[in-house]
Order: sequence, then structure tokens, then C-alpha cells
Amino acid sequence: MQLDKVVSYHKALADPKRVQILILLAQGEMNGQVLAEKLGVTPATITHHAAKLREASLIQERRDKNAIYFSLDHYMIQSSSKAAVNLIYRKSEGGAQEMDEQQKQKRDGVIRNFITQDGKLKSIPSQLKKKLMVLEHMVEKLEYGKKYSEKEINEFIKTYHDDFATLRREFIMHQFMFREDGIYEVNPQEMWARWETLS
Amino acid sequence: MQLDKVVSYHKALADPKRVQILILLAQGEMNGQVLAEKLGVTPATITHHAAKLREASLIQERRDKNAIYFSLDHYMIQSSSKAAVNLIYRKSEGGAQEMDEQQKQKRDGVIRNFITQDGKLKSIPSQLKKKLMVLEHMVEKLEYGKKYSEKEINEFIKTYHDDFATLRREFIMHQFMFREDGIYEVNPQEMWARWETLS
DNA sequence: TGACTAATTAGATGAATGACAAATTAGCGG
DNA sequence: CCGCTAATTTGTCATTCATCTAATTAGTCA
Repeated sequence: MQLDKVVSYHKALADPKRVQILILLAQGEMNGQVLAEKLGVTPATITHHAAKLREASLIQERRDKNAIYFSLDHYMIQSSSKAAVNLIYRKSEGGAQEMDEQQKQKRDGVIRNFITQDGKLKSIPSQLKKKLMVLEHMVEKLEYGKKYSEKEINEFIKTYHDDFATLRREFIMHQFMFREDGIYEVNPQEMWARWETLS
Repeated sequence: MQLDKVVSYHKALADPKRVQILILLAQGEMNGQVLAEKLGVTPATITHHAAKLREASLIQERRDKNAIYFSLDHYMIQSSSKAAVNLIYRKSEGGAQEMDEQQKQKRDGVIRNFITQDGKLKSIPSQLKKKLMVLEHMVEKLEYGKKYSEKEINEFIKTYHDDFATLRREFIMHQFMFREDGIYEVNPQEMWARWETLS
């Protein structure tokens, strides 16, 4: 049941300070001190709110020198906002949501364009939407719920493309996988949700 | 600032019981006793939750005999879920998002169909999407940020159509305007967002 | 009007939560 | 290793909130 996920997303946005944090981060990444300053609270409070936003995967973090810079996880923000509506209406009309036929064909075309007959990735698409489609195509081959070592992930990616480092980073960055203590796991969220809203 | 509105929407969905109520109501209207039974709580608790959901305009109520039947406000559920995302990204990419060319033409057609040469509204469209387009067309003539009295709003609407009461209600119901203490204000949210998802 | 049913209100209680100050940890640069 | 800076943790306090029970109100119907 992803009720918990939906609730935790809404809890995360159920506080004005946290929404303001997201609004600020929409202008670009920012570290804790700056956020504290702009919102008129102490750094400790920012840590507190950041934890909630992190729980809901709404933000990402990057360290530079002493400071930790927060930024938005655009995909999660967009897809989570729909998750509630999907959850509410889902069961009543009893069915998984399918992507529309048009998108499906578009996707197939992109895959044919970038993946060779023998399953190699010709190149990493630079256009975001296409890149996401390719990443999705790859990650679908992995097993839900299974925990992979970094080595296994590298091996897997190398069956597609030599630049496993870049691709591995993309998987994490776009949340196709989660990493924790060097262990990788596929994100079970509906994948189409990631690019469905892009132009 | 519609920050409050966004927060109150998310607060409303920030509790599992309330989400479950909405899920149940998606199957059809239901009265308090039945909801209490299904969720394993007392009627008093349902009243409590209903108040929160009502505050966020997520449900509607109808009395029949002794019972009050709750049902979903589908429109608000859908639009509120987007409001947060709009709010977050609004200022940063500092620009109105444009609707696609196809929708623009469709919209123009509808407007031509319902608005006469001299700017009168022939009739109120019954089809939701068309109605929203017409309402948008009208509200665009009003000034952002300005506060209007009810009298002013009535006068304004009467330049389009005699039934100002109905139209005024529609403006509020579909959140083209907010009303507080008899003062009306245009909702600065991107308007196309309201009908953009409708079939 | 009086009995019945459903909903609401009032009041109480325990849990969760937002905020802060103070102490601590983590990482950087000499 | 030492000092500096940014972040986190800890502990505390006041507030909010979900829930219940009991009392009250609202509305129906005979």
C-alpha cells in the first residue's frame, strides 16, 4: 500500500516553511545557512525541515566544502503531486494506469533509435525525455526488491555501454534506483510518471 | 498569497484516515455512520475529519432524511493537487507557460462560439471544459492583485450576462477568484492549468 | 409533540510537531 | 593537530491534532 507514501508527501508540504523552502530552491540550490537566513529561522530548524523533505524525496543534497547544498528533486515533486489523485481514483475504476497509445509509440521509436539489435546503447541521449526513456528501458531489466552491489550494477550497465559511471549516476539522479550504503535497489514507482509530464 | 491554500490542501491529505475517506468516497457518496463503520472510528471522528476536508473544499455534502451524504469534489481534488507545483515553480522560471497551439485554437473556437461580437455571453456552456474556457476569458479582464467588492464583481459580470449570481458562484467554485469577507480577488494561478487535463 | 436517528459540539488525553538554544559532530584548510 | 564553519543532535516547551466519551443539536416521521 503506498498510502504511507502519499501521506508522507502531503505531510511534507503541510507546513508553510517547508513550502517556502521549496519555492526558494526552485530558484537554485542553496545551503542551510542561507535558507535559515531567508526564512528567519535557525539552522537547526532547517535541518529539521530538510529531514521531512528528504523523507519524501523532494530534495537532493550535495556537499561542497563545509556547506551542504539543497536542490529540488523535480521528478518526485511532479509525480508525488499526482500520486494522491491516482490513489484516490485507482481502485474504484480498478486498474493500473496505462500510458496513452501515442506516448507508447513515441517511446518505442526512441528505444529503436538508441538501442541496437543486439541490445547495445548507441549513445546516451542528450535530450532529457529521451534519456529517461532509455534509462527506463534499461532499468526494467533489473529485479524489483532485489539488492545489487555497485559491482553488479556496473557489470549490468556495461552490457549496454562502456560509460557505466555516467549511467550509474543518471540512474541515481533520476531516481530510477536508490543507493544506500553502497547497495543499489530499483525504485518501484511507476516509471512513466517520470517523463509523462515533460513536453 | 495562496500559500495558505496550498498548505491547507496538503494538511487535509496529511492524514491516512482522511485519504482513506477520499478513497471510499471515490466509490460513491456515503454518510457519516457508514464511513465511521468502515474506518473503525466513531462518528465524532468523522465529523472532525470532514471539517478538514471541507475546509480544503475536497468534499461536498447533501442531506437526505437524517443522514448527510459526503461525496468528492472531483474538480478541487484535481486542481489542488497541481496548485503546489505551480506555486513552487511560478516565480523561478519567471514566465507564463504557454498552452500548445492546438489547445489555443480550440479555445479560440469556443470563445467565438459563446461570446458575441459585442462581447456578450450568449449562454453559459454546460460542458465543463468549455465553461472553464469562457470563465477564464472573462476573468482575464480583471486586474491581478486588485480587491473587488461584490457589487463591482456583479457589475462586471452583468456586462456579459444577466445571471451574475450563477456566474459569480462559478468563479468562486472553480477558483478563478477567491472570496474573503465579501472581498473578491483574482486567483493568480495560471489559468490554463484548470482545464489543461480535461478530455 | 415525542421518540428516534444522525451529526455535531465539548471536553479530555496522549501523541506528534515546530521552534529554539546549547552541545556535538563533520569536514575543510592551514 | 588546531581552529573555523556548517550541519546535526539533544533536550525542552508550547502548540496542534487525532481520537474518544458524553452531552447536545438537528431533522424526520408517526
